[in-house]
Amino acid sequence: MARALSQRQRAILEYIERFLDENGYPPTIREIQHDLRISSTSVVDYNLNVLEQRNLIRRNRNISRGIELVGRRSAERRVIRIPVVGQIAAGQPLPVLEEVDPSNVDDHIELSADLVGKQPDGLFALRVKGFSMVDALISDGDIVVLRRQETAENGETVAVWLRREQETTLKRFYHEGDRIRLQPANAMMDPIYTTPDNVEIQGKLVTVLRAVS
Amino acid sequence: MARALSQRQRAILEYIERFLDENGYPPTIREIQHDLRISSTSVVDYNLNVLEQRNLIRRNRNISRGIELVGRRSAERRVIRIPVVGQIAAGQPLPVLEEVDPSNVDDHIELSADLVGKQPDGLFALRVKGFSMVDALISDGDIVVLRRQETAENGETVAVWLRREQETTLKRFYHEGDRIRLQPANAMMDPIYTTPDNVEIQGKLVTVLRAVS
DNA sequence: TATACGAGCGAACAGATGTTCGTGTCAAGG
DNA sequence: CCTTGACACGAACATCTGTTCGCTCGTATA
Repeated sequence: MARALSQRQRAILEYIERFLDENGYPPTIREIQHDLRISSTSVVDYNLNVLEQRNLIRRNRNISRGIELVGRRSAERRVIRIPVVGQIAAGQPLPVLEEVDPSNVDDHIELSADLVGKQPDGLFALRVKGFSMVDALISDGDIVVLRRQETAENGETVAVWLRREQETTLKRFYHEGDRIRLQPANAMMDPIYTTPDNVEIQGKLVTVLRAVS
Repeated sequence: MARALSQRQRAILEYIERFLDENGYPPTIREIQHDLRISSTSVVDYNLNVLEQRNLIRRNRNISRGIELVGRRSAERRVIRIPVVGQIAAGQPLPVLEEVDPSNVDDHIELSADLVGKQPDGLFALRVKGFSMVDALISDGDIVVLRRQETAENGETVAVWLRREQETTLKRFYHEGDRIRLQPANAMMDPIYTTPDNVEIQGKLVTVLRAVS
């Protein structure tokens, strides 16, 4: 088992990798045969079996193009793709998610999973307009990643729509008796106190991103 | 073109994504048909054509499993993997990159390429300790991505080591005559003026990341 | 020399799969 | 009421594709 791969086996393996990168789907036995100038499909089959025994690929019998490269997908899995569905500014509410066709959003960002918590569900991103959130250490041009939710635990940073003020803001949320305290992330700033009927929670802050020009 | 996808089209798209993740190769029309309880392969074919016109997938005619998810592979390629080599704090210089064995760094972050500029070379990341950089809208626990460089253009945000003060800071850099102005990103803060021999540029700020607990 | 075995050949076979086409349904609009 | 277009059906068809099998060749090995 310690034997090295034959030149042909190496060539086949490299061919599969390249094919997969270029096409997004695996090659057929005949494509391998043709492009590598192998005289018979059975030779390809023979060598694919060798590669499978070496645990370099996995074959799915009786399935066309049923070749998987072992160990390839797992690394790519931990990258989350998040749609950028609009912008967030002090004087305007968040875009209504349901009105955004996720398949028509062509603006995306990608992050490793550990930056966005456990589940990648319900995540969306917004571009920050203006400087109304510097107290949350968030500036114009930043991208914020939020998870859609309508309630908040004490201490969570949430995007809230203040009904009376007609304003969106990002603050730490504290329910204190019959009032709500919205605490800026910047400790040097003073909190806002308001009533529950005035706040409409739009989502929880998950990640802040700033790409410096 | 502004029309939303039908429920069935969305289901097919999601199915293809899931299938691809689980199997490493795309599904056949009949697999889609069967698992989604669609009565005819031609219905699948019809909807796949719609998805292709929307530029969500690419189909390769007369090829089994010839379905590609547009933007999936190419997007994954542009994901940059950046090593987190240490931490940055006001009172300590940056770790010397050459002393860090890159193969021993098991802490990494992943970002889409457009967040870090054109080339992925010379990039490294640091965890921010302390609150000495709130004036740059950077707080304790943030991760900063830097590109190693020893000089700076006017206006670039750089990590500098101030020799006399024995201190690391992140500021916008301006060379003004025979002195240097280090301008906090937060417009409400005052700049620092110092002399060129006191500043040691360690890298240029590329991205700031904040994962909110 | 006889035997074993890895490796390769070529052809035929059987499924697996994409394509096509006539037909049907339904809602919107004239 | 008729037309149109989006969407769906189901069956027949034509390839595409994996599998199998008998055979050859060269190099060890007994």
